[in-house]
Amino acid sequence: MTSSSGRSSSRPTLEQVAALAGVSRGTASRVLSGASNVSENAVEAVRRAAAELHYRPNLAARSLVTGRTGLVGLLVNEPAHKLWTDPFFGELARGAHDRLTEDGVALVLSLATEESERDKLIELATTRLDGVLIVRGGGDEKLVHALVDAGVTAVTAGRPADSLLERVGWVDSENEAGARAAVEHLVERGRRRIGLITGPDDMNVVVDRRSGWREALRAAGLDASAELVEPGAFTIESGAQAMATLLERVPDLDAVFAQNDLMALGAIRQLRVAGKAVPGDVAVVGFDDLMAESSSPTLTTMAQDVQGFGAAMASLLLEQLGGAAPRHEVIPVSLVARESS
Amino acid sequence: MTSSSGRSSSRPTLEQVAALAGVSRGTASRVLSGASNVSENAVEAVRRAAAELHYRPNLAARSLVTGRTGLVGLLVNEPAHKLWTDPFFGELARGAHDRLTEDGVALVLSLATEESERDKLIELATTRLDGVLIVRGGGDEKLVHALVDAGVTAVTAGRPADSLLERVGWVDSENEAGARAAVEHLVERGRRRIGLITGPDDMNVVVDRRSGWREALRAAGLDASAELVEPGAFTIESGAQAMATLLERVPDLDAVFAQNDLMALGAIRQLRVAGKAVPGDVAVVGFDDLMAESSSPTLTTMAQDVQGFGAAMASLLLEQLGGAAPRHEVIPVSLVARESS
DNA sequence: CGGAAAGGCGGGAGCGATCCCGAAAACGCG
DNA sequence: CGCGTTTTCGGGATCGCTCCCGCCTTTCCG
Repeated sequence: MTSSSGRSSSRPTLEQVAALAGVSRGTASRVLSGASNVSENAVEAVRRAAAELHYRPNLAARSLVTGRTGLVGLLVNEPAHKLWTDPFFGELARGAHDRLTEDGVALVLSLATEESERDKLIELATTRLDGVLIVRGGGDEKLVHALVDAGVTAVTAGRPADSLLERVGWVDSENEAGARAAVEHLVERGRRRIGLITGPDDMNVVVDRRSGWREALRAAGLDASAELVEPGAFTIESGAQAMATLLERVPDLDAVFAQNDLMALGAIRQLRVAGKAVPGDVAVVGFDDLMAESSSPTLTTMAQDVQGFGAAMASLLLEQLGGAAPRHEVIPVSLVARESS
Repeated sequence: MTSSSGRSSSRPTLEQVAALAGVSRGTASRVLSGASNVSENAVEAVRRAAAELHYRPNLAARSLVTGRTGLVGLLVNEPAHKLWTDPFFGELARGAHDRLTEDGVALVLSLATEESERDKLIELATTRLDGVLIVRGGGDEKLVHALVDAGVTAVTAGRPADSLLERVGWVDSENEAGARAAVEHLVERGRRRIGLITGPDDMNVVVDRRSGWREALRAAGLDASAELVEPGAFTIESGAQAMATLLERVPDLDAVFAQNDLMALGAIRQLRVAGKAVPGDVAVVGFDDLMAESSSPTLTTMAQDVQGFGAAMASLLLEQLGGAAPRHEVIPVSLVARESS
C-alpha cells in the first residue's frame, strides 16, 4: 500500500535509507544518531527517507558494534508472592520503566528467588544486560556481590551493605528522618506508649527507621525499650500478626508506627478485631503513602514519591553506564496526616 | 587468577574457543548450538575450551544473523496498581518466566497503560522482541489488533475477541465449567439464593464464568436473575463493595460466588462487617486458589495452576516462534472445598 | 578392491549497524 | 586570488556469530 520504494518485503536497512536520501550510509548514521556535524540538507533528506521507509534500526547490529544492549534487568530477589502483592514494587517498576524508556532502554524481568537460579541470572546479566536495578538483594548480599564482582553495573533500592557502598549506585528514602517525623507527630498528638512494627533485620531500611523511632522517643523522654518493637514482613498479614503480639505484650499501647503501609493496614485490622478504636485508643502511622484510600480510617503515613524513587534508580544506572562513578540519592519523605492519628 | 589462556581482557570470542580447541569456528559453532554431525572428539575439545575460557556467546552477533532476539515481552496493559496487587499476575509471570528461561529467552516488561504509550510499545515489539505475552489487552482490543497487524507473534491470557481467535495463541481456564462446578457445590450444600460477583464485562473470563453460574442455577431450578449479579473489579475493595450492594438488594442471600479470590476475600470481610456468619449465613466461593491461607474462614475456591497457565502461554509462544500456527490451550480447574462453604 | 554415499570439517560470505580515516567542499583571511 | 582551516561526507573495516558450500575422510557395499 505504501507506494514507491523498492520491493523491500522485510525491514529496510540503513543503506537503503541512505540510498533514498542520496547520501552515504555514514551520513545517514550520523543523522539518525544525532551527530552535530551534518548539513541541514542531509539531515532533512535522511529524516524524510527514514520516515518514508518506516525505517527502524536493527538493534542487534548496533549492539554488536557498540557493545551495549540497551537492556537493563529489574532484579527482584524476593518470593514471587511478596513481590506481586506489594504496590511498592509496582510503583517503583513503573518509575524505572518510564525513565529507561525515555532513553530507549528496555526492562528485563530477572527473577532469582532460589539459590540455584543465581548462575543463570549472572549469566543473563553479563551476557545480555547493560546493567541491573536491584530491588532486594536478599538477606545476605551474596548475589549482589557476585554480580558486582562479575563486573555488572548495578543500582540498588535502599542503602546496601557497607562493603558495597562505593561499588554500586543506590537510592534510599529519608528513612531515619522520616521515622523520626512520624513518631514526633504521634508525640505531638499526645501519645506516650508508641510501638513499632519493623521488617526483617537484614534490611537497612528497617534498621534506619527503627533508629529514627528510637531517637524521637528518647528526645521526647519516652520509653523506647525492645518490648515495644515487633518484627513483621512488610505484608498485611504480618502487620496484623505483629499488632496482635504487641497488644498482648503492651496492653497500654496508645500508638504504633508501622514501617510500611501494608503492615499499618494489617495493624488497623487487628486493632478493630481487638475492639480498639483507631485513632481513639491507638493511633497508627504507616510509611510510603501507597494505600491512602484503601483503609478506614484513612491512613496517616510518611509519603514519598515511589515512582520518583524508581526513576532515580534508572537515572543513576544510566549515568553509570555513561561512565560516571556510582553515586547515591536520597528521596525525601513527608508526613501526611489523615484520620488514623 | 584464572591462569593460562592469552591476555584476553574482554570476553573471549568463538574464534578463540575454536583456536584453543584446535578446530574451526564453524565446528565450534556447531558444537555449541548442539548440531548432531560433529565428532565426539570435537565436541569434547570445544566444550572443554569453552569452559576454560568462560566463553559466553555474544547474543547481539547471534541475533544479527538469526534475526531472533531471544526476548519476549510481557505486556500488561493494566493500571500499575492493579497489576502489582493481584497475585494472579505474579504467578503467571513466574510461570512464563521460568518456561522461557529454559529456552534461553528473557522476559521484557512492557507497560503501556496509556494510549500515548502504544506507539512506543509497538516499536519495542517490532524492533526488539520476538513475540509478546499479553496479559490484558485492555477493554477494546485495539492494541492487540495493532500488534498483530504489525506482524508481532502473540499469545493472550484468556480467550481473545472472535476476530483474533485464529491470529494469536491463547490460554484460558475452564471458566464456564469451573463456575458451574462452584455453583453446583453451593447447591449441594443446600444454598438457594446464590449471588455472583463479576468483573468488567469486556473480559471473556467474566462472561464465561457468569454463564457457568447461570447455567448451574437453571439446571437446579433456581433463580438466576440479574439482581443477583453485581460487578466488581477483581480487587479486594471492589469485592467488599459489591458484597455490600448485593446484601442490600438481596437480603435473603445465602451464598455468593466471586469470580476471583481477591473479591471473595473482600466479600467475606464485608459479610463480617454486616454481621453475617460465613458460612453459617452466607457461603462464599472464590476462583484461582491463590489466597487460601490469608482468609478466615479459609476460602473454598476453584483451584487452577496459575504458574502452569503462564508456562503454557510461554510454550505456545515458543511454538509459534518456531513456525507453528497459533493454538490454544485450556487449563483445568477443580474445586477445593474449605471452610467458607 | 573400487566407487558411491555419508559424515566431518574449514572457512568465506554475510547480517546491519558504528567508527574512523582521509578526501572533498566550504569558508575565512591576508 | 591563494592557501590554510574547518565542515561535511564517503566508504572501508569491524563487531562475533551462523549459514552454507565444497573439500576431505570414512564407511559401506557390490
